[in-house]
Amino acid sequence: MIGDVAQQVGLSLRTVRYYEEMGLVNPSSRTQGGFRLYSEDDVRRLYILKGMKPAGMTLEEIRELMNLLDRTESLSDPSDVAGLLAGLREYEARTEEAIDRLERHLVEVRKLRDRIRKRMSACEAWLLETVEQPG
Amino acid sequence: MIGDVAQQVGLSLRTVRYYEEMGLVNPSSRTQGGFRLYSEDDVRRLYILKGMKPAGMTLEEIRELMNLLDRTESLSDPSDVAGLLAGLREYEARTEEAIDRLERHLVEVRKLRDRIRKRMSACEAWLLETVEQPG
DNA sequence: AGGACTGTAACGGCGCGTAATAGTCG
DNA sequence: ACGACTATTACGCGCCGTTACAGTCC
Repeated sequence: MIGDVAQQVGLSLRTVRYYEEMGLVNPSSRTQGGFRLYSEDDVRRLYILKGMKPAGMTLEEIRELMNLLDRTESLSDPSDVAGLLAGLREYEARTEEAIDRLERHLVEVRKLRDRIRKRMSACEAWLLETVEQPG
Repeated sequence: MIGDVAQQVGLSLRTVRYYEEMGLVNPSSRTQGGFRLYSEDDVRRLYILKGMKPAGMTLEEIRELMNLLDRTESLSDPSDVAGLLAGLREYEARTEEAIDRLERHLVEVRKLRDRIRKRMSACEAWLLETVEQPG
């Protein structure tokens, strides 16, 4: 059932259905009436997907990366594997960039928090000063 | 000139104009022909704006927060200041949530990077094994 | 049988990217 | 007068949120 799965993974129903529409995760079966049924593997896929989003990739890119990772499960032709490695290297680089971005963002948001706090302190000081003492 | 400013701050022309459209930053003057001219303060505002985005706020919220911060510059009425403080407290909380989110995202993306690396290692090992030894 | 859940289809919206066309600057 | 820059207008897009209406489950 999509509701249980969505809640467990932490995605909205709409999002889970949209990911399916984009070819990212298909429920491995359906009830007679058409309700989506998800296997353990499907749920794992959703978790992995959710973990990829913060890397700032489009769903297209996520789909490609998932494909690459899937293809590493059953290796057969050496020339295929070479291309596969090239693809993975590309995404490794993108992922490292994402890490750098996130770290920079953390710095920015911490600065913002400090700025807000300083303003709050200033306001509180002003209140005390104004209420206790003659203007 | 918008081009210089955008480049310096690290935003696209479109973005700077859009922020203006949303009431976030107005160029303090224009040339006779209509070209936007930015003062030092305008540029500072753009930097602050850019630093607020990673907190995941909408431009509406950013506008409100900027307004609150602006109003702390000239305090006069104690009852206003109380409301101001309440607003700031709200945004401080949101900002802390953003910090937590970013930290969780960092964990996820690092996991992803490690997953990719492991797959790459597995592929490389398979290549060596397959090329050097009989299948 | 009824209430909670699910299905599909469709529109809406933020934060810009991306032309297209025309005007401005040094 | 020329090339680089800018202004305005408008359409498009990714990633869903949000109805709306009907069907399904137990």
